[in-house]
Amino acid sequence: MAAGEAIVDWYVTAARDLPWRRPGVDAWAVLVSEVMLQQTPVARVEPIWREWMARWPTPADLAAVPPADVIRAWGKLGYPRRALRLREAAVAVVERHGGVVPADVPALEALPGVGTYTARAVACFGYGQPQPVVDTNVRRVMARVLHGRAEAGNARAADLTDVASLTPTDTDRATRFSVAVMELGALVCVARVPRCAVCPVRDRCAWRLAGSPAHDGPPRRVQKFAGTDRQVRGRLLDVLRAAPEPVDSAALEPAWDDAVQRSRCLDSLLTDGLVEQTADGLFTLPA
DNA sequence: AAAGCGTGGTC
DNA sequence: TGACCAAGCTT
Repeated sequence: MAAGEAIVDWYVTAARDLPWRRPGVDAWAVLVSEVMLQQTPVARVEPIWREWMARWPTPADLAAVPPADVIRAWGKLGYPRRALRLREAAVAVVERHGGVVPADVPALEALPGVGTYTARAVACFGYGQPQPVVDTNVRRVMARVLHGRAEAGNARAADLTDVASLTPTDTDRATRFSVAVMELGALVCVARVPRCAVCPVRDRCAWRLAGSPAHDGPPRRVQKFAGTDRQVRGRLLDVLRAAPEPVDSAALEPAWDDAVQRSRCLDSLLTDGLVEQTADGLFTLPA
């Protein structure tokens, strides 16, 4: 049996029961889950996704509310620009697609905050299309199984042909393969300590057959967080999320000591549309 | 095309 | 303890 087939079979018994994978979940719900899952772990997404689905079950529901509501409901998932873009995507779905999430990849990619990965994930998971779906998990699986390397490099165009080479020919199994290979990367072929003993393709993994060599390329550098503008922006937004009314700049001072950095970050939040200044100069989440 | 963008859990 | 990591996108 080909590797791709083995991965699909493995998924049948090993898959997590995630709420956005249940039958009857529509493409809108899938889109929301995918955007939330961009760089944020499943465990933190789950409760927020449930709240969003109860509150805004259709794109029109989300499109109708002010950004402030959306930013607050995003909570501390991180990268709050995603919340803004998701709302903008909902507006675009209403305006351009009659309120129905489009099913074709180019139309999906044209939505704010939807890139190569998310567009195909929605087409595949939301609409059952046999689309190649490549995320960080899949790239890692490909690096090991196909290329014998311990770690994946950056995303590249050839990723799609890599996945295609493993994909089952049967349409239905091809569709399921896309979730399955992601799940394999998330549960078994993980970054730090892969669980090769339970891997369905352990006997034909190029990396393992090569003796599991350590990563040799340049170390991928991890982003700093403490002291960066990202942390300061997060602090400022924290204050504004909690404030029932617009606040003056003095109310933002406790968020960060360095006035220069604080001011720079407030400006960038204004530029991003995550913060708004009222006519009398107070700061608030955008209405 | 490299850098910026949040947050919290893990080892 | 702090580096590393988590279903990327945008500019």
